[in-house]
Amino acid sequence: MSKTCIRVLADPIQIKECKESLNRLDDQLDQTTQIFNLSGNAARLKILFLLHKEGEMCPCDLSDILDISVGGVSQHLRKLKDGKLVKDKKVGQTVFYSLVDENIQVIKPFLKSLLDNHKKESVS
Amino acid sequence: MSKTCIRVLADPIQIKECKESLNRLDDQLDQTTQIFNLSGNAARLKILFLLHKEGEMCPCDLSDILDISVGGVSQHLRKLKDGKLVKDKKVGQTVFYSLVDENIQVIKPFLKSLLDNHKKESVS
DNA sequence: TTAATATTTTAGCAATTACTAAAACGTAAA
DNA sequence: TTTACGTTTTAGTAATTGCTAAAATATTAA
Repeated sequence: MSKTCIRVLADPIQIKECKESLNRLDDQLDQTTQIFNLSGNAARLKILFLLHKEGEMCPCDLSDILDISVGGVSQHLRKLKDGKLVKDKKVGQTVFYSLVDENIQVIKPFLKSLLDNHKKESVS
Repeated sequence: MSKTCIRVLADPIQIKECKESLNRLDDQLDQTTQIFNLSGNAARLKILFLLHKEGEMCPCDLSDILDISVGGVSQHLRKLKDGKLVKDKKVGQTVFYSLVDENIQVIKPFLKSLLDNHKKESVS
C-alpha cells in the first residue's frame, strides 16, 4: 500500500462519496458478505438446497447424500448455525436441521428457482 | 469416510431421491456456488456494489476507495472477470470495469436494495 | 450396567485465499 | 527517445479452509 495511486483524471468527489457510501452500508455489507460466503461453498449450498427441499435433515443423512464424512457435515452445519442460516432440533439422539427462513431471504429466490427447475426436469 | 453411517430410521427412498436431485442440478449448483463464492468476499462484494452504483470504475480508483493495493484489486477484478460477473473496456491507459448484467441476476436484487437503503439514509 | 447409535469436537493436513511489494507490460506525454 | 502513468503479473507470506480419522459426548436399547 502506502504509495497513493490516484489517477490524474480521478474525480475526488466521486471517490469521497463512494467511501462514505461504503462506510454507511458497512453493517449490511458485512452481513451479506457472510451469507454469500456461507452459500458460496458447494457442500453448504447443497445442504441449504436440501433443507429447503425436504424441510429438515440430520447430519447422518446429509453425510450419506453429500458423500462427506459426518464430522465434516457437522462442521458445515455449525458454520451455518453460527451464521443463523439454520437451526436445530434434537429428537432422541438425532438432530434435525432446518432453514431459518427470515435470515435466508437473500438466497431464497435462488433456492426456489432451483427447486422449480428440478420439478420441471422431473416431469419431462 | 468409508464407514457408511446410515441411520436405522433413515428413509432410503428419500436419500436416493435427494442424491438424484443433486445430480440433475449439478451444473446449476456449481454455477451458483461460484457466483456466491465470488460475492462472498468483503472486497469483491464492495466492488460489485460500486460498479452497480457508479456504472463503471477503474482499478486505481477502486484501490483508493477500498484501501487495498492496486495489485490486490486487479486480482479481485480478474476473478470477477473469469467468473463473467464483470467486463472491462480500455480507454487510453485506464481500464474501466462494469457489471455483466445478465450474469449477476442472482445477486442483483441485493445490490438494488443496498443502493435503495443507501439513498434512503442519505435523505434522512 | 454395557453396547450401540448419532453427533460433535479435536488434531492434523494439503490446498486455497487475500494480501503486499516489486517486476513487467502498455500507453501517453515530454 | 525517455519519463510517467495505469495496469497486470509474479513471488512470497500468513491466515483460512475443508476435509479426514479418531476421540469425546450424549442418548437409547439390551
